[in-house]
Order: sequence, then structure tokens, then C-alpha cells
Amino acid sequence: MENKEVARILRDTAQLLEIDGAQIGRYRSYEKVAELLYSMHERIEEIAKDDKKLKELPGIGEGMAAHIQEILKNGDYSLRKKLLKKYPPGLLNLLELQSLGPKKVAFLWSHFKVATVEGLEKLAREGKLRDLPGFGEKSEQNILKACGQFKNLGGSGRIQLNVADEEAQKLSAYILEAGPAVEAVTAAGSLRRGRETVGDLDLLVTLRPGNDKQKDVDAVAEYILKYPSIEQTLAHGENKVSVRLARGLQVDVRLLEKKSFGAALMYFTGSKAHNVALRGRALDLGWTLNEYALTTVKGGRVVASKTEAEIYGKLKLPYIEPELREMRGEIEAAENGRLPHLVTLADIRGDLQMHTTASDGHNSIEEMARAARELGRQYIALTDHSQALAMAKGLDERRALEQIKKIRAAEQRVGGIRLLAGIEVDIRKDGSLDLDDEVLAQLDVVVASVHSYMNLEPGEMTDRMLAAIENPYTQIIAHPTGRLLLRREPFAYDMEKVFMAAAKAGVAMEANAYPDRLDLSDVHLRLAKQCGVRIVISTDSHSTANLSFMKYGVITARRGWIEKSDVINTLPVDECLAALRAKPHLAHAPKAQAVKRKSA
DNA sequence: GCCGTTTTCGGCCCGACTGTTTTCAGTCG
Repeated sequence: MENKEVARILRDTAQLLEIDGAQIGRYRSYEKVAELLYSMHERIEEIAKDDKKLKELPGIGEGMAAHIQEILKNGDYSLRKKLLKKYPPGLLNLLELQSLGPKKVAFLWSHFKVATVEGLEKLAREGKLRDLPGFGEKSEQNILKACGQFKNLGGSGRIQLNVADEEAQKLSAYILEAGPAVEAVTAAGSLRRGRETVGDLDLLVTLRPGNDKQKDVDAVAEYILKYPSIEQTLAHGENKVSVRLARGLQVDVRLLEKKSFGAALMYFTGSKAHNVALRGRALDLGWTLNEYALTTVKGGRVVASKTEAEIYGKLKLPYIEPELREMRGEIEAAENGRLPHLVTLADIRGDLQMHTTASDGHNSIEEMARAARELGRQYIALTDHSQALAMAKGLDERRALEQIKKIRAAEQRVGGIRLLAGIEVDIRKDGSLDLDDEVLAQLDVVVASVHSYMNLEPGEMTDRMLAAIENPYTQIIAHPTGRLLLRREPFAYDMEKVFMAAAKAGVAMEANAYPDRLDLSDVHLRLAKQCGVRIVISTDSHSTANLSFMKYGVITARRGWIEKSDVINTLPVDECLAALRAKPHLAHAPKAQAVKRKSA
């Protein structure tokens, strides 16, 4: 059983227990273990083979270990089944609705036996909720809205990182125009941590010290509520505004004074689990941590509040980068001085995957080159698709050779940037590559990837990937799991086995920066690093505008604890080429450097 | 259900906001 299946069952149980009115700690213990399982990549099934090891995991004791063993053995959990006899599964959907929590859901169930969003919507429309104790006309309206919202969103309600990033930038720019009281707008939350998808935006607005703080706050809040694409105001209080934008994105804006900026930024950046750990740490030291400050428990004297670094310092920790704040061992690493020195966007010198009009890109070689040069790239590889991707006008051998000549010629014309002749060659169903060796031998960069037969059995897919890695011309495996965020699951195969083979063969794995992919994921990147695999961060651009996606690849790599020295395209071009796997020379192949060019 | 150099019992992060209440329960992040 996969970790997330076990986690799902435990989380269902937690929610059902909460509806059932269980003690707070009891359902939280289920929740905590569910969260743990979602975030770790070691398989719980493996760990559970040794019951002692299972009980060493935080939050898993005698009872929980037995429950997990039961779930692994039976594929389900007796307590969950028992609770589902009492409460129908639809109640878990009701829990998703804004303004409804376990108490109200339980009450609605006991009163009306309503367990579906449609059923609830009908009751609200008929005005049957307003006279219930604890409800009123307003909450009836809110429930009605929430039902509509739920039906519109359908899915997870999360959006891609780049979409969230763009929305945050637009709204931040708008808020900065509010007037002189606004000093800065800073994005926090999962956007700042660089999660691959974002559920809502958290923006911190810092105000300049003024004569009348509350008057400033009120004025700025009023201004924010006039933002054109607001669909609904969810909350509007003394220092917080929550709204829902037209596309369903929820935005929480906090207005605060500069002196508590560090504490607030830390608090609203999260993750929740990281915050909880820091609070526990603070308590151990005789302090308490909230979004305003780190203060002494006795007397409430402020110990630190202005910057995150200051607060981490008082907690006897070095500064922890936001991307690491996921409770994946970062606090332990910080204590031991073993935090990674994460790769940065400024470290990136080259971009080793992009497409042109030769296949499915929108811009010419020259346009891509000039745009990349503008962004400060020292070299790029032009890697159009190979023939198997007919719908993308993939290159056959003849066109691939022509493309090499065009790239060499374009390099002369553009100047100031090294252009590498590359290909994104398809990995066929049997693991062989889609172009002849003679052609592959002449290319500077061979990127191999899967675009067909994506649903092979894990065993067959593993063999296919291994065959591609064993091909001596393969240098980089691109978007190794083929996932599309919010749309397509990653291919199922034995990642560890493939990573080990790649490390041994000197084949690099790509961190594809295209925001729909972000493939490898943060968790897989960390595993790849542990297996000794070298990483390439590439944009997979299909237009000049896409070249700036590099930042999303870098942030994902940072979440995978990747350092500059792990990433091949942080090297100067000649060292980068030397770091790619050396291809065998074909005696009868034409010389690779057919066209003369000045050395970089 | 877990956990412990403040606890083997009694806590479980904690503060803001809303909508319902006449002082607070429920929800949210």
C-alpha cells in the first residue's frame, strides 16, 4: 500500500472522529500521523515490517502502530468502517465547505440527515437553516455561497505555482499604490515556500509608523476591498482582510506594524508543522512564539520579533530557508549545522532544454538565444523533439542534422551566448532511442524522455527507463516522471532503482522548471541526490516568455535540498559539457564540429 | 492516541474573526 492511501484512511478517521465529538487530542493524533505519511518518502509498508521501527516514528505509539498494521494487512481500518456506519462518507465533503466545521456538520446530520452538498444547498435555499440554534440568516447565505463554490471548483481548489505567483505580484503592485502608509507587501505561505501548487495567497502588508495606526489600517483595508477581481469578501477585521478572487483563489492579507514583521512572516510562511515545532522549542526555552513576537512566558517581555533570522537565533538555530520549512528533518539539520547551501537562481548559467519552431516551439533559434542572453544565460541547448512526436513536428535524422547547422550559424549571428545543438529524443516503448546513433553522436546535448505508452506496468516502465539510461548516448533524462500537475499522475516505476542506475552511468536527471510539470518533484530530487545523481535544471521553454520559468525549477530544487554543486548547469559551458556523460565516438560518423566556431 | 528535566495525568498552537449571542462557540489558518 502506498503511503498516501494509508494517510487517506487515517485522515478520514480523524475527521469522522471529530464529527463524532471525540476528544481533541485523539483525532489530532490520527491527523498528525496522516500528515507524516503524506510528507515522507520512505514507504510505510517497508518500515512497518519491523514493528519497533514503526513505533520509533514521531506520534506513533503502541495503539497507532497496531492500527497501521491493520490497515496494511486489510486495506482498511475497522474504526473508520464503524464510523462510516454511523456517518455517511458525504459528510466529509460537507466538511470541505467554507464556514462549516465538524460541529455544524454533525448538527446538520443529526437534525436533517443531510449528507450531500446538493441536499444542504436545497435546505439553505428553502430557508430551513436560519432558525437553527447557532445559525442565522447570514450563515445560511454563507452556506449557500460555499455550496456554489464547491460545485464550481470541483477539484482540489489548488492552483499552479506560477499562476499564484503572478496573482500575488499583481495584487501586491496594486496594494503598494494604496498610499504612503504602505511600506511593503510580502508574499508568505506556501507560495514563499515554493510548493508546486498553492491553495491560497498570504500577503503581509507592512505599514509605516504613523499618528493613527488603526486609521491607516482601515484606509488600506478599504482600498484593498476595491481590487477589481474580488468576488466575495470572506473577512474584514482590525488587521486582516480575506477575499475570494474571480478564479476561486482565496487571498488573506494581514496588515501589520514593522516591528513584528519577522514574527508574522515566520508565522504566515509556515508550514504549520514547522511552526508547531518552533513553538514547542520556544516553550522549552521558557518563551512563547506567536505572530507578533517571541516573548517570555512570564511577564510577556519581547525577546525577538523584527526579523526571522533574529527569532531563529534566539531559538538557537541558524536561519532556515523557507523552502526547507516542511518538517522533513530541517530542524534537526539546523541543530547539527548540516543545513544545505541551497542552489540559487543566480547560480544558473545555462538552460539545457527548450524548443523552437523546428518542432512545437513558438520562436526561432535566434529569438530564443537573444531572449536567453537578455536573462543572463551564458549558454543554452536547443532541444527540439524527435520524429516519434509527429504531432509536434518532431525531427527525423535528416532534419536533426540540418538543425545542427542552423544552430551553429545562429550562434555566429547572435553572439554573446553559446548555443548547444541538442535534441529531446523520445524513449520508445522498449527503451530504445528514437534517432540513429550517428546523429546522436553529433549533438552536443542528448536529452531523452518518455511521451508515449505512459501507463506501462511499473516493472516494464522500470526496465524501459533502465534501457534508456544504459544507452551510451543518453546524457539527461527529461521530466522523468511525466506528471502534469493537477492533471496527470507520475509514471509508476522503481525510482530508486532508476536513480541508482543513472548515478552509476553518469546520466543526469532533469528538474524540469515548466510550472505544469516541476518534474522531478522536490521529494524525488532529494531522493535522487541521496542516490548520487547529478541534476540539470531546465525550463523546457516553448517560447521566449517561458525562459523565465527557471525560477520555479530552482525553487523546487531548493525544496529538494539541492545545492549548487549538485547542478550541472551552474558550471561554465565547457565544464558543463565535460560533466555530461561522455558519448562513444563513432569511427564512421562525421566530425561533430562540422561548422567552425570560436571557442567560448 | 501520544507524550513527558515543569507532567505517568492532563494537556494537546493559538489568535483573529464571524455570527450568533448578550459573553461565546465555531471556524479558520
